[in-house]
Amino acid sequence: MHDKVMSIGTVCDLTGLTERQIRYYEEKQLIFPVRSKGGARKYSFDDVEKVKDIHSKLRDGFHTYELRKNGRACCE
Amino acid sequence: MHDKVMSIGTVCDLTGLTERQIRYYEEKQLIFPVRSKGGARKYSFDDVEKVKDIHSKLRDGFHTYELRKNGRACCE
DNA sequence: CGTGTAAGGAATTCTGACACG
DNA sequence: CGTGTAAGGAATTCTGACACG
Repeated sequence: MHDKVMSIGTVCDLTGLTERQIRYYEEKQLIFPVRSKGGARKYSFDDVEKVKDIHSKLRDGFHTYELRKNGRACCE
Repeated sequence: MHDKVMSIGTVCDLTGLTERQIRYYEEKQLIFPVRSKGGARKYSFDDVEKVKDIHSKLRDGFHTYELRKNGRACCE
């Protein structure tokens, strides 16, 4: 679940979101994918759940900087 | 674990094997990856384990057609 | 038989930017 | 702010084949 194994296209398939949205959440420090040698982002199943959660909270009116404060799910 | 989410390059990283080997095991009906719209193979964590197992058995002297007979792990 | 490789094409992902608001 | 898009490049994956044995 924690293994960063899927590329952004797969995350799009699993979440229904666009690459743009997913990259933006990373830009805002909400998710932290790993990079392959070639530079491609790699995500875990946990990241997929996080992305879904982020998106639903944004729809509820929250902003990315607010989510950054509360999102203490793991690793930081 | 059963979700087919990773591309062949990731499977190579996780198993240490080459794309050629992994595709060959599929050709011999030992693993069954799914295809994305673009035609790229997608594997699950279960597939990764299967690939490792297949490779170790081949090293032990077994042949792919023998593994096909015994490999009743799942789905068939 | 199981695996290596060179070959050319198609699909994927990347970055930085302009846009709207 | 969060997301869309066109742009060009780089990395990934695909298939069919020839090779060795």
